[in-house]
Amino acid sequence: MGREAMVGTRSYGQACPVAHALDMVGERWALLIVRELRLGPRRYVDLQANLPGIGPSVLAQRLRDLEAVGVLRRRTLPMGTRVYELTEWGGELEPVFTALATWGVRSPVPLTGVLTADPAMLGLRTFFGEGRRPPWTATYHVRLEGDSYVVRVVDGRLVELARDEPRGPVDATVETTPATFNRVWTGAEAIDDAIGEGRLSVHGDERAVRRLLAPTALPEAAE
Amino acid sequence: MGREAMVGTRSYGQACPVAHALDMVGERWALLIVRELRLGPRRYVDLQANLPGIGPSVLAQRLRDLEAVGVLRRRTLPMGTRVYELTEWGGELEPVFTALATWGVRSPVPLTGVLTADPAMLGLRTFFGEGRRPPWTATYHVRLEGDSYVVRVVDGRLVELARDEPRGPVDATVETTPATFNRVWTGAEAIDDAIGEGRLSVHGDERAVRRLLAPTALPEAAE
DNA sequence: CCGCATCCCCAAAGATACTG
DNA sequence: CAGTATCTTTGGGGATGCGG
Repeated sequence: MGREAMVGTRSYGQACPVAHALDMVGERWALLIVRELRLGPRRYVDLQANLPGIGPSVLAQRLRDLEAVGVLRRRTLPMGTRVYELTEWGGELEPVFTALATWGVRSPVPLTGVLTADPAMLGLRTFFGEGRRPPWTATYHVRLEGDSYVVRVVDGRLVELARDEPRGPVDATVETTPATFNRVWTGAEAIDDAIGEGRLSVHGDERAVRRLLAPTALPEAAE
Repeated sequence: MGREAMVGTRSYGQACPVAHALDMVGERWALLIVRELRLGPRRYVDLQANLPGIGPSVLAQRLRDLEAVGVLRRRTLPMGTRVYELTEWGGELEPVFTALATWGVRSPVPLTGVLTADPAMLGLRTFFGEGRRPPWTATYHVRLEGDSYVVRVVDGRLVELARDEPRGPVDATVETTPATFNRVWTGAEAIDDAIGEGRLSVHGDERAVRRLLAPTALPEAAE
């Protein structure tokens, strides 16, 4: 009884920009939900599937909270399916993810756990600029176990990376698992080994794929 | 009894840099504790006083966790007082704070709550570069209700901002409250009004203080 | 199916008291 | 001063169910 209008009223109560940001996206799971929307809209079930352990009530609650503060909106597609997508304001969390990922990847303790499709692709978005590459141009279709992505590189710069089906012709199609994809572009595994063992397949311009997945040096571990 | 070695085992279980970073600093209060250490070491009681509502057990737990992952260390000063300070690895969270603060300050919903001393000073560190200023050089002593800070500007660039007592001569000393300090450098209040009403006092080079606290335009609100 | 709401249970956070 | 002990309250994980 006496339910107030604001449900998630567990504010830090500080007039500090950082505290205020954390009031909005600092709750458990909130930033990971936003991360799942960085590459495009997602449905409720897809969010749930890509956030193992979240539980339906918490997911619903966070989606409500994030919608209330204007980070995301819900939209109904023509065919009736409901999706959640970032607002422009939510999209401006990109530098937060870049900073967090750059810090987290340098952690002295190794990353463990499952690697879902989106983080594998997002690594490319975050760290692609680090490597020195020739200025080529190509469009790719990447398929990671059910998730489909379109990647566009123009003059050696990654200008588009979204969860989507290709609308026009692509230069190459890559099909593999999130883990193998990650191991290849980080240099942990040679692309030839992955292809040779049948864990990664390429259709189309294989040279272009080799350029895209050329080993990118991650920031080195701290301590 | 039966206390396990890992207490805070509530990992997201994902091999994603962002999830991994949040495993380390994503728990409630964790980033605000780190924020309190950005300007220098602090004692337990001072952390508690500057993080209203945290409660002693949660604070102790977070300090243990953050020490375990290498973000901070505890140190005992010659006179026997214990302080917590960031490790180098913890100091590298600076870009995360910059990104979070830049996003949070643009929030459509206004910042409310108490403003403690550190966030007031940290705003200067985060946003000082935004304004166009002449290249002057000066050392300041800022005192905000019990907290003492040293600020050094060289050629118009803020090269030092720490919670400390001045060790040598300073060009100017400023004494005020966190709120007034913030209102002046953000341009929400004219420095003359603050001085005139006795809420801000300057000793030494007042021209230098006017340069330091010249209104800095914050990133404008979104939506 | 999809998008949740409900329920149960445990773990974490808040509040207060107290101790080495 | 620097926490621990204890108690209460809230939030999160997991299963099930139900309306659209």
